[in-house]
Formats: sequence, C-alpha cells, structure tokens
Amino acid sequence: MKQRVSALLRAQFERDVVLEKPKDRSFGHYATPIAFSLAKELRKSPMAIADELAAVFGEHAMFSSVEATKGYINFRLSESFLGEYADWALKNPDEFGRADREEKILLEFVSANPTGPLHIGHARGAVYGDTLLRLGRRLGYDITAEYYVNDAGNQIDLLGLSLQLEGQHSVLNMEVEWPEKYYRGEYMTVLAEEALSVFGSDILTNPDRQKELALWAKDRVMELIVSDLAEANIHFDTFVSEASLYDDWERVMKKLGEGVYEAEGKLWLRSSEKGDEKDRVVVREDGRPTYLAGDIVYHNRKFEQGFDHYINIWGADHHGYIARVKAAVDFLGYDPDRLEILLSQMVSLLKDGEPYKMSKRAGNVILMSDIVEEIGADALRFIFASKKSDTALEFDVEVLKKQDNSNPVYYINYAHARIQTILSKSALSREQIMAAELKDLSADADALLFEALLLPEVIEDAFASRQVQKLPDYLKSLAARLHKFYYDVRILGTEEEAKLLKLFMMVGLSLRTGLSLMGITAKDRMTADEK
RNA sequence: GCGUCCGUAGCUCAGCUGGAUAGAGCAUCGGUUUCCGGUACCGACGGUCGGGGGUUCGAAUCCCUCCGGACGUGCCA
Repeated sequence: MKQRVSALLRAQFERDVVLEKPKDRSFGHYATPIAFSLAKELRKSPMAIADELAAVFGEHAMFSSVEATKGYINFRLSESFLGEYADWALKNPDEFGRADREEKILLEFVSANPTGPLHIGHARGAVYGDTLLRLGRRLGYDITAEYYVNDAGNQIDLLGLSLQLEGQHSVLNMEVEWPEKYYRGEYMTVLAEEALSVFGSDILTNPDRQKELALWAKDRVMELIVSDLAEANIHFDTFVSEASLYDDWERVMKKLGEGVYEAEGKLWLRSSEKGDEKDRVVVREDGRPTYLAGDIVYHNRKFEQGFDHYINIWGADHHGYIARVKAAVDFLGYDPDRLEILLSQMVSLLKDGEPYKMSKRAGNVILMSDIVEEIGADALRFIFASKKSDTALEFDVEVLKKQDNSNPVYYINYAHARIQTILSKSALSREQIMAAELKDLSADADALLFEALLLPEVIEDAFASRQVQKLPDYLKSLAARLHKFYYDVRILGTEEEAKLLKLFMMVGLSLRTGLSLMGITAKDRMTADEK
C-alpha cells in the first residue's frame, strides 16, 4: 500500500516524498510534511502549498479524501481500495506479503564452536538470523543459510583433552589434575560414557588417541547443536568445515597477491592499508596458519560461489574482526561492500529480577535447550526477535512463563484464538463471509483493517533495515487493536456479522503469517495452564 | 589511550531517512459489558528524552563536546 501511494506522489511531485503514518489516525492513513520543505524554494507558506497540493488528488480513486491540515497533507485510502486488497489477500493467503526479489544471498549465522551445546548467547544470533532468513525468503530472495564449523585449532585439541580427563574422572573414577582451561558440563559426562562404550577405555587414557577422540566428539557435539536448533525451528542448508579449507590455502594466498608479505619469519596481511588498525599475522613462524587464514579461505570460497550479497551475523565481541576480514576480501579482488556483517549483542539474564551470572568456569552456563524446555521455543523466539539485535538484551525467565498481557506470545496467540473461536461460533459459512463487502465501516473497523493490511510493508521494512523486531512490534499492536475492537463491538447476531467476520479473517491472516515468519505457529485455541 | 555500541517513565524497552500533544508492557492505584473465552478492556500515577553547545521554520532524532556504561583492542576461536 505504502509503495502504491509513495509511487503516486513521486510521479506527481517528481521527487522522493517522505511518507509517514500519522500518530493520530483520525488525520488519515498516510501523511506527508512535504509542504514544509517546499516552503522555502516556493516562497509560500506551508499551509498554502499543502492546500494546493491536496486539491490535485481530490478525485483520485485510491483515496476517499486528501486534506491539508496545518501544513501536512493527509491521505485517507478509500474503502474500495482497502476492501479489494483484503479480498485479494484472503483469496491468496500465500501471496500476501510476498515479493519477487531475485537476489541470491548467503546468510551465515550461529557458527558456534563444536565444543559444547548452544547457550543463551548463541540463541539470540540464531533467532535473529533465522527470522531474517524467513523474512527474506518471503520477499523472494534466494537465501542459503550456512553454518561455519570451527573444527580446527586449539579448541579441538582442548576438547579431546577435556573429554579424556572427564572420562578418567567420572567414568573410570581415576584421580585427575584439571588444567586451568577445559570444557565441562553434563554433556561431557554423557560423551565420555558414550566414548567408553564405542571405543573401550583405552581411548580415555591413551594420550596418543586424544586427537581421534576429539574428532569423534566434535561430530557428536555438532549433532547436539543441530538438535538444539531444530527444537527452536531453525534449520541450515549448508555446513562448512574450517578444517577442510586449509588445503586451499596456498592457492588463496597467491590470490591475495600484494595483500600479504613476509616479515619476522611470518606471513602478514596488509590490512592496515584497508582501514584496519594494523597488519595481521596469517601464518605463524612455525608455519601454522592463524584463524584469520581460515576465514580468508572461507570468504574466498563464499565469493567464488557467486552470490550477489553476503550477510554474516557475528556476536558483538567479534566486532574488532570486521575490518581485517573486509580487508582480505578487498585484496582477494572482491567488493567488500557485498559483505555485510551484522552484530548480535550480548544477552543478560534476570531471574526473579536479580541478575543471573553465567560463567563457564563455575559450570552454570544456561543452555538454549534449558530455556526452550522452560518457556518453550515460541516464547524464546519471540523475546529474542523483539529487541534490536545491536543493543544488549536483558530478560527475565519468570516473566516469560506467565500467561497474560506481560507475555507477548500469549497476547498475540490469544487474539488469533479469539478470531478462530468467533468464526467457528458463527452460523455463517465461509462463503457467506467472503461474499460480504468491506464498506461502510466504522472508524475503528477501518483502522483495524488498515492495520491488518500493513503486514507486507512491515516485512519489507524489517528485512531492508535488518531490524527484525519491527515484525513482533507490529504483531503486538495489531493484536492490541483486535482485543480492543472485540471488547467494544458486539459481532455475532448483528447485521454487520458477515462484514466484521471478514475483517477478523483478515486480521487473523496477518497474525498467522507474521507469526510464521518468526518461526511460530499461531494457536487456534488457548489451553489453560496445567497445574 | 583508541575503536564499536548504548544512555528515553520506578523497571524492561519502542520511537532516531528531523515534522502534528514523546509511546507500550511491567509495577502501583482505581474501574469494566444481562459478554462472541476477563489469558481481555478502560482510566490514573509516572518523563530536564544523560549534561552542555550548535545546525534548522522545527531536534529524542543530525553535528560537536563532556559525563556514565557494555564490549573489543591475541600470532585464542
């Protein structure tokens, strides 16, 4: 809708026009303050300009009125326009909010190390990425979801060592000396027992078999991670192994050309020339490549696959890494602007209003699977998608367990369930309802219809700005409008029954579609909490 | 020190391509239909938009500066 109006104004004024939704809906559906910016060049008062411009649109079919008020031009869409749009959406629910973008995008997210199950911090990036993925696909983008598996380096060695020690300690009841850093947690005990039954006790005690154990363990951990993600309705198309990339290093290094140089017996990336603070080591004195080398090969691989655009979602603690990766992409001969790096900020947890500190050392890590078990995947997804990804998030586990207004998932589901219930209680058939015309609506009904039809522009906006929280915000406000309308207006048994039920079907469609884009299935009925 | 992000109601946060009276949920207090599910709705209370300066017809929004906070500043990943 907004695009239609916007395009019309652009054609009329031959310039881009700021179009906004008035805070006070009694003004109309859309408004523009363009008269203020024209005032100076035309040397007339904004009011006079607005009056003249509004008159131009007086008879347009899309609008029922176009009025100038205090310098603003307010547009009210006609009922026939809104009604026809809703009619089309209800008949083509899968097309509603869809677009036909053709860009191919590679979206990399989560990419947590395969050394342990996902914790609450990973969950945020996972939800953010998956929501962006769903929004983008709805808009027609061809998006591949990729997980980069860091299955090389010290951490894998440490995984093997930790698992042997864990096995010796808790499975074989041996005395062990714990190093300063090692992986621990319930999953390690489980893995140690499993390793014992698969390989026998030698694998837990023989230092020469640490590597073998580590390689087996990281595959098992990846299975854990994949299942954690699946529980939250998140699925990846491709997994790329870091270890498998180093074979390609020689070739990619040559491709970097002048981008690398040798000094002090090491190989350096000339990243300071491309905006990084300093040059970075890519191969150490002993010939072992650094993590950055792996990332360079990985990004070269991405670009050689010929996507139009690349999006990486990283934890905010990696932001210092952006400049060097972009520098490498540049040296490889690709446009670094095609690589977009989004940061997902830290999550802090409250329990009963008190900060809950999570530390690996103390072994009280909050796992993603714990939260899913406690509050459900829907609530987890909703709350993590509800906040701008680039600001720190604080949330209270207890609040999410409540089933009232303070829990937005219940609030929205309840709105959807109310719609389904009233539809099933009505004596009217679906055909009778669809045959009704959405006209002569009250101001509140008109506002509700307009709000329901906003979903497509919310999807566009949320994806384009990478601010997925705009979708849950919209769903909350649509649900609120529905609840209020439901409370105020009697529907069943009135002369307006068919018309209002059609309006409700439209609201239901938007709620359902919006929730599905968040990986949440709308509920048709609410069930009381089991005690 | 430098870099990135952030500072809006008691709490958690929207709003930030500059535009009409700064919004919501929670919390607190009060209220609601001969009712289609009260898991809802309405109202009250509550704000120097961190401080100061600047640009503008107009600033929570843009610029400068100061204060406060988070994160980063490995040849770990």
